[in-house]
Amino acid sequence: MPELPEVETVRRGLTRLVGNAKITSVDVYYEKMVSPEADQFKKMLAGKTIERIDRRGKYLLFRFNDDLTMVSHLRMEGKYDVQPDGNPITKHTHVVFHLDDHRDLRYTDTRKFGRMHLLKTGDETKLVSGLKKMGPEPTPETLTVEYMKQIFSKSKKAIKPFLLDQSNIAGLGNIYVDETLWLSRIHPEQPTNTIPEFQIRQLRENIIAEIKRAIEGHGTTVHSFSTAYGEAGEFQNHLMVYGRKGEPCFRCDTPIEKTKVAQRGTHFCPDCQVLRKDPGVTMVLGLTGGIATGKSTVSEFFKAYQIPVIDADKVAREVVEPGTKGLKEIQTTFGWQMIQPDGTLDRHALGTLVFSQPEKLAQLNSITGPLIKKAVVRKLRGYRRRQVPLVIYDAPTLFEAHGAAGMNEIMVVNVPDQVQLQRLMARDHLSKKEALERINAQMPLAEKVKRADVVIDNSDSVDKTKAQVVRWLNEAGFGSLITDKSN
DNA sequence: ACTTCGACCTGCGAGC
DNA sequence: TGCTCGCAGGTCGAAG
Repeated sequence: MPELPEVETVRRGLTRLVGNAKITSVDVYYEKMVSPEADQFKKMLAGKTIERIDRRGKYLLFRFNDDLTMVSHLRMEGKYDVQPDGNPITKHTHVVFHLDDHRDLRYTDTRKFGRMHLLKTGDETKLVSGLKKMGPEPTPETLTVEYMKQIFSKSKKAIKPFLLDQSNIAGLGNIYVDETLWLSRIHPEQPTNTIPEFQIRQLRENIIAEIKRAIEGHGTTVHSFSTAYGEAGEFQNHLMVYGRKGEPCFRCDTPIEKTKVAQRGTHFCPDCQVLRKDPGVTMVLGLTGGIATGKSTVSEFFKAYQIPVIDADKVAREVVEPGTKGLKEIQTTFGWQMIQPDGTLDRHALGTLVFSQPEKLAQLNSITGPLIKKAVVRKLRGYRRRQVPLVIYDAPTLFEAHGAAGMNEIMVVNVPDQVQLQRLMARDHLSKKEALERINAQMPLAEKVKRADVVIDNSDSVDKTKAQVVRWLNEAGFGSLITDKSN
């Protein structure tokens, strides 16, 4: 069954159930499973007390008295459970530890892949090959940015098998690799040494956070099975790509694809996770929010730090300026009435026309949409060429306009519903009814928050909002761009 | 020293 | 129904 969060769940459950239990005798039904050979294994364990249970990567370490450690790996399907002695042995029970309180600790494993090694405490890191070269645990203290940068720069292989290799990082398996790559928008076949620093940082944050969340959710339960040590995992309910082939991506709605990478089933979003020849160093942060949530306030903070901001509304105006292809198409489609005497677009006339007719609005969007996209891509290409580290794409309808897939990360500016309503009424001098109409015309703010990587809470003071932006800049590795260090 | 690929096992569901 | 095939949360060792 397990990756790190599941093994940790087992460790905690077993600690509760059999911590301090004493073993009277051991039965081994599948001898290949244990080392040293079965008779010796049984003899060594008889009379021993389980003093504690540790974990390293996906290995369980049972610590007994007299400096004895049993290293146990569950591989694909190994499970421990505790039951009263005398219960009939099932087909797939391979090792039974009889306890002195009339209970059994049983190990079952349909595929017989699991292994148990008994050795002197301390020898496990010298004698068990998997433990010998185990990489750091995915925690903030042990998995450092410096370490990641260093190992990433040295490997040309695809990132997916690289992350599955326990000697690089401990504990990740097929599920959490797919999940964290999706969270970080990295294609599973992207060569590891081509991944830019900002993505290494994102990946690190996502790995650490995802593993932590999964442990808190008691791990992921794939095949339906419930554990005898208390809880069945519930983290499968939080999976973003694993097992979701054909279902819409939670960020951009594109169907999730399933392929094979390094002989393992691999799930990813073809639009969010694009294989890049030269990924470049530029990170694009999508900035969005709801009407009157204060997105422009946040946008101004970035501008104040000289961080380039591409304003989607401004681009939308540029593509219909006099002399543009966009304006010409609007004239052809909607008539000369849409053009004012001075040659500029009559926004009021166009607005009135499309406001009441959804099909006209769709027609307008099909003209301007591609032009905006092209203009944004052109601007981004310029920043990429100049190796600008961070660019903000400020777009009120980022999700609605299907712009999410092109972003490296998405920041949503959020306020409580009531605050949004009050601010909109005050700002635009609207009645409650009018304000609600405008709010309800957009994708619900809660839905945007759900799709966000970072949420900025703008319900308090400007200073508090700014502090959140500054914190994000620091955590994302852009601390050097902050010019007013006093904050 | 690198990466790739079969082997280790059993059960289950899809497709014929 | 019965058969074959492919697939499953992992790792190791042989072969290229």
